Order: sequence, then C-alpha cells, then structure tokens
Amino acid sequence: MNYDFKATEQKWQQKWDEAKVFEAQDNSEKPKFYGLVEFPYPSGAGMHVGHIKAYSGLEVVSRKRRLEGYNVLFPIGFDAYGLPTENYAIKTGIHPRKVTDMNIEKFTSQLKRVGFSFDYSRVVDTTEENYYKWTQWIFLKMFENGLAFRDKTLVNYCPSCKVVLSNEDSQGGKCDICHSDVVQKSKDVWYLRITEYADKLLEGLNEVDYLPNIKLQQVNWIGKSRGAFVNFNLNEIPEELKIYTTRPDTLFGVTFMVMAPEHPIIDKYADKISNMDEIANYRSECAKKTEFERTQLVKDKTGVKIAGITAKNPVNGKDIPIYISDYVMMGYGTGAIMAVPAHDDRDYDFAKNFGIDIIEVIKGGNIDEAAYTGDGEMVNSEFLNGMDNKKDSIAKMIDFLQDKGIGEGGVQYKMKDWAFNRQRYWGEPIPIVHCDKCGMVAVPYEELPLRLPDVENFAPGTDGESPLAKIESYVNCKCPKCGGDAKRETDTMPQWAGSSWYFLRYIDPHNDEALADMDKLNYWMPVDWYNGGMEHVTRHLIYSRFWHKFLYDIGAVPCKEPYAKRTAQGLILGPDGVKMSKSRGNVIDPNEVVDVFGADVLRTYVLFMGDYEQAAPWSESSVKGCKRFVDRIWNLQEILVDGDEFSKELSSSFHKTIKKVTEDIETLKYNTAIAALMTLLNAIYTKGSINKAELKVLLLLVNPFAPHVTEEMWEVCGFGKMMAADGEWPTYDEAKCIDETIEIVVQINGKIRAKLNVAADIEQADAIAAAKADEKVQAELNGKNIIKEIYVKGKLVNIVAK
RNA sequence: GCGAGAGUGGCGGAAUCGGCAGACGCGCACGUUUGAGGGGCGUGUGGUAAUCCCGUACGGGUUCAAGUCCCGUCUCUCGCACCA
Repeated sequence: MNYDFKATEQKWQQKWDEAKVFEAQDNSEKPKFYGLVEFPYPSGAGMHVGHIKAYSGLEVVSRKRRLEGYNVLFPIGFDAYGLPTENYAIKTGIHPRKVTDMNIEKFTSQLKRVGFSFDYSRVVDTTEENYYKWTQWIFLKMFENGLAFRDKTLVNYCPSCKVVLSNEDSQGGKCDICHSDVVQKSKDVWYLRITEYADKLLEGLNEVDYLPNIKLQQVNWIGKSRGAFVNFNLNEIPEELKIYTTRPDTLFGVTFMVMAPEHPIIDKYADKISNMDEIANYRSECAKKTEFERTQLVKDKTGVKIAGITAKNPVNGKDIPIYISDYVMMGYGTGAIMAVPAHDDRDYDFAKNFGIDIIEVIKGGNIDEAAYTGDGEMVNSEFLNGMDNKKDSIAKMIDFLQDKGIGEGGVQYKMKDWAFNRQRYWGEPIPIVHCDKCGMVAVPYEELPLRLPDVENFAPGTDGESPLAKIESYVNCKCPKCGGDAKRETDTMPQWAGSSWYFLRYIDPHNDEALADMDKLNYWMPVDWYNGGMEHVTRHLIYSRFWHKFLYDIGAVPCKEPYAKRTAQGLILGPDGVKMSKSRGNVIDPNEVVDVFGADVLRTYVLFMGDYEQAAPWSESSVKGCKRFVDRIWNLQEILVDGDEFSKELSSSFHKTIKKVTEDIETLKYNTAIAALMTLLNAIYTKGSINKAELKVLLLLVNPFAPHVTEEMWEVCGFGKMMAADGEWPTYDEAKCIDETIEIVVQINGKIRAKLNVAADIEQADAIAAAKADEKVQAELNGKNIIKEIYVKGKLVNIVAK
C-alpha cells in the first residue's frame, strides 16, 4: 500500500483551510501562545529551504501548543518594501506594486504547499496603505516627541552621477557606475534618536529570555562605556577642547592630543593656524577614503600637527601639541581625544611615527617595546602614585576633575542615532512638509496615509534626491499650519521601518482606529517566542525594541518588552558546504523537494539535519532517510492490532519517547526528538505489531513534524475527524519511563570487562557482588588486591585492583 | 585586534551535574524478496587479523574514571572593528 503523499497533502491543506483551524481566537478562555517568525522579504527568486527551516521550528512548537490546548497566534506576513523590487522595476518598467503582489503570491503558494499552520486571515504586508498608515503614524509620534530630527552627515557622493552611494557601491573610493572619484558630501538626513533609549534597551535585557549570545551581541552593539569628560585649555585661543576618555587614571601620561580632521575648532580658528594648507591637503585625502579604507589602515597612523595651537594638561599644567588624524572620528565621543601613548596601542603607534614623548604612568609593561594596556600600580602621577590604577585612581581622578571644575564622569555609547531615510521610491513616504515660514510641519494625522504617488520612472533623481522629488504634484503642497506654499519631504523610510512593529499589527490587522486594539494587545502581548536569523539580532531586534519601548512610553502598547523569548536558527548551506546563493547556483528550491518527496519529508528533514542553531549542508541523499521515516509511519497500518493501552513490551519506550519529544521541542532539539521517534519506530517494527492506543500516541507525537500523513492516518484509523481540531498532546508517567532491568557496566581499573543485566533498583552491595560473581571479572581480579570499589547508580561498577 | 561559538567515523550529527564514545540518519557491504532501476526487508559497519590494543584538533595535567574539568597551542565559523 503505497502512500500517495501528493493527494493526501493537498487534501489536508484544503481541509485545514476550510475548517479555519489555525485561525487564532481573540476572545478565548484558553491560555494564549504567540509564536513569531521573521516575516520574509518577498523577492522574485521565491523562497529557498532556509526559509522553511526558519519557520519549521516554531511551526512545530505552535502545532504542539494547539494540541496542548493553547489558543495559538502563529502569523505570517511580508516585509515588502526594498531595493531589489525597486531595481527590478527600474529594469523592467513593471510597477513595484505589481512586482510585490506577484512575489507575495508566489511566496504564499510555496508556504501553503509545505503545510505551515499560519493564520492566513492575519497576513500583513508592509507596503499596503492601511499598514504603512500606522508606520507613518508612529513616525509622527516620534517627531512630536523630539525623537525624529534632521541633521547633517557625510555621505558617499558621486559628483558625476549626482547620486548618494552606499559603502558597498563606492569601494576603493570609486563610483561603481561611472568609476569617478567618490567624495564625502555633507547632506541633511533624518535621524531617530535611538540613543535616548540606550539605557532602557540595555536594562530591558534583564527581563527577557534571549539566548545568551543574542543578549551579548545587543550589549556590544549598544556599547556602553563609562569614563570621564575632561576640558583641556588651549593656550592660544579662548576655547576649551573637550575630550572623552575611559581612562581618566592615565591623565598624567598625556603627551599630545588628537582631533578628528573635520573638527569645527579648526575652521573656527583657521587664522591662528599657520599650516592650514597642509591641513586642507590631509583633509581632502581623508575625504577620498571610504569608511571601509579608513578602517583598514590600522597600523600606519597618519596625521598633521596643528601649528599655532597647543593645549595645557589640566592636571599638571604641561603644554602639549595637538594633531589631526583620521583615527579619531567625529562621530564618537567629542571628536577629540587625549593621547596616552604609554597605555594605548593607537596612541603608541602615532607617537612612534611622530616622535612624541611616551610617559609611563602604570607599572607592569615595557613601554620601549609596546603600549601597556593592562593594570598595575600608578607612577609619575603625583597624587595617584602607589595606587592600583583600576581600584582607586579612576574615582579619585574624577573627584579631582569635578572639584577643579575641569571635568566630570560620563558615559558613551557606540550605538549611533538611526539614519532614517533613503533617496528611493519604494518605501514609506515621510509625512513631513517643509514650509519656509513654519519650518518642518507634520502632516495631520487625519490625512494619513500619505500615499506613495504613482510614477513612471523609478530611478533616483539627480543631486542625490529621491524619485519622488521629480513629481511636482506631489512635492508642491500647502503648509498644514499656515496654508502657504510648501514642499513635501521626498525621502522615504528605510527598509527597517515596517518590520519594527509588524508583530503588533498581526494582533489586529484590520483595525482602522489604532495600530491595534488595546484589549487585544493586552491579551496577546508580549510575543511568547520569537525565532529568526542571527543576522537580525542586532539591527532589527534593537530597532523594534526601541519602537516598542517608545510606544509603551506614549501608552500605545501595554508592555515594556515586545519579545519574551528569542532564539535563532542556523543557516542551511548548499550541498557544497557553502552559503546558498543564486550566483553559486547551489540554492535548493523547496517546491522541488515537495514535488519529489512531499511536504512532510521536507519539514522533517530541515529539522533532522542537525543542531537547529548550527549551520548544516543540504544533503539530497539524507532526505531519503526522512522519506523512509514517513513511509514507515504510513506502513504501520499493516501491523496494526487492537488494544486500548500500551503493550507491556513497548510501554516504557512510549513513556520515554513522549517525555523526550515533549522536552526536546521546547529546547530547539528537534533533531534528537525526531531521532527518538525513529528509535521508537524501530522498536515497534522489531516487535512486529502496534496496537491502536500506541498508534494514536505515535501519530500525535509525529504530527507537528509531519502533519499530513498523521492527519490521514488519524482519520483512516477512526481516531477522530481532524487531529488539528480534536487531538490532545499525550502525557507520560515518569515512573513508567523506567525499565525493570537495566544493563550495567563492570570496569576493572577503569577498563570495561563485563556487562550485566540487573534489576533497575539494585543496591550498591548487590551490584558489586553481582559484578564479582562474573567469570571474566574473577579472572581479571585473580591474584590482585582490591583497593577500591565504586558504584554509580544504574550505570556502572568500577573495581580498582593491584 | 576584540567578543562569542565550534573542532567527534567515509558524511550530517548524538552523548558534556565526569561514568558503555559514535544514538538517529546517510553512505557502504553482504544476504533476501524479485515484473529489476534512485524499491522493500534482514544483518553488519571507528581503526586493526584480533574478544588484546588504539581512538573525540594538538601537547600536558587532575581523577578509580575525561569528548566532557584545568593549563598551554593550533584551526575554522560568526559578530564587531582605529569607540578613545
């Protein structure tokens, strides 16, 4: 009796759809479970098996939860704004709306063929008006609260093409398109003040259950450091140079200072500087370097000494020179540093290059050879001498700075404000109007959504502007405040915008009054379990936590943290062991696997192929192992007998397997859960029969992995109408997981010499006696003195003898 | 450079409160069924002629007992990267 997976899978996908069994209930007495997977970007290439693995993890958990009696929300949607769609539109002339719809349709059909239990009544598409209306609403709330602002920044700009380029498109300082020199251009851009939430984002990590490495990556990304701000008086001009340092203990070791090349003090006092030519030269050379190059030149420190301005070290009054160098960046701290060559590698390299004094202030290294960055006793530091640098001297120095009014303790973050705009068409329009009289004015809430206008040509405008800038009917408008002529903002939001709050919309996807109803939010939030890729645990996860915390602060959501738990799956590599990519031609299409082996096999394999969190290569032949597994489940019907309780021979195997599968699914150990099911299946075939009570439990256990074949058998065997609706997850009895007899190992001096079958509850004395009674053991022990006897309960006996 | 993780058969991977290394699957071999084609069933499968012995990246150590703990070295993957 061959299993017709094609017909069966189609049959049940249709039945589930018709019965709406996977639709979450908003009003339910049941406990809730909200499982979230990262919604895909619907690219033209369709899904690959990596998507399937990413969704299969929580798919299994969701199916299990339903059988356990939970009201489950397991939604899916599409993060559909983005460059590939736009580029495709530029190339083909097909409107991005149309491209997006086609791609979503393709993705949906792929998802459905795999039999995922998503709630398709709640699909969210970030490019739909009634969705981005609320993305814009959140932006306006941020604008209102001073969290969205405009500021200048340097961007890669090609003067020939007149476009802003990403770092990737300007490698080597040349424009990717016309190969002319790229320059750094100052441009007004939108920012979201995420730094204001840095501490909240850090603190929030204490109340969530993320994998430790995910938490750590977030902590590193935020990059909080403690230190001090210190003001250095400048000798020739009436100005202080403020610096930030994490090492106030080393202030006596300062022998020079360095400013970022673009530091404003230089231009302000250009007339006091006698070598501005040299400085201008250095600056233009730096401007040619892309950020990429700038970070490559780690060892070779370059720079220019500022002639005409020197500083005074505030702790000892010594005069020190000031340099500019591109190893100091305007974007972090104050754009200027105090340099302590004796105890900082970069300052050391610089000092060696420029022949600057190196003064040791912490004992422990050899400053003739290298900077010493470790800890030790303070020297050459007046009132700090003799102290431990780490323990006392930092606090003492900060006290000193504060007393004298020349500095104070402070913190800095590596995380920068979020550059929140793109000069592109296919994104959410930023709902702001520029009025000569009123400045930047928000589009009134009742006018949302601010619709993306139709255009013919999606290519970016000249002078680094968005395609929207070319549409006069869009750009020209009236100021909502004064009614005068005004112009619309023409930049759009970056791709990260829509994905920063989508999990809220799933809760109430059709709401016109609010981004989601508060009662529903109260019921469903927070997300109980969020799974996705490791590549998103910094940016997307931080951004969306930021938005959520802001929404909490304005009372739009009921909880501080959006995700109670976060895990991450590993990649599926190509059969050649490298990352799947179109250019390599090693991409596996899930449709092809479903065609040949069926959805149940695909689902089982992506979870069985290895540790869920680790990357693993695709193996066509290993898929066959899972095919056999599914077929062997089906063929159990041939050896089915009556019975309404577990048979004696299989009872403990069943209890053990229920326990193993129940626990493993909760800890991402899908591979060992499936292995346990295979082991049980082998035991059943060895016995030669399975009764109805046993089959019923087995089908339930296998169902989250292979739902189609188990549903069909559930019906055929008369266990019920539809497992997804009437099945109940089996329970186990801890006491019945234990076998009556067990095998213990007998070691002599740590080497295995015999194996014994004994009663499971055997005591130490009996076990050792039984071991000594063994023939082989006696032979080994002959003529030796027993020194020690060790018994590990249920495992082994070790006899130490000489 | 910094941070995190990982090195186990021909392959994917099991087993880490120290206690039978290689579960489960692939592949392979032999047998069987046989209208035979990426079929089914059974047996075997770390190395070795071996029931001895040797084996979890490499070198030491602790222990009755080490893949697991400690010290040192090497390699790979990922993230961040001149963050003061």
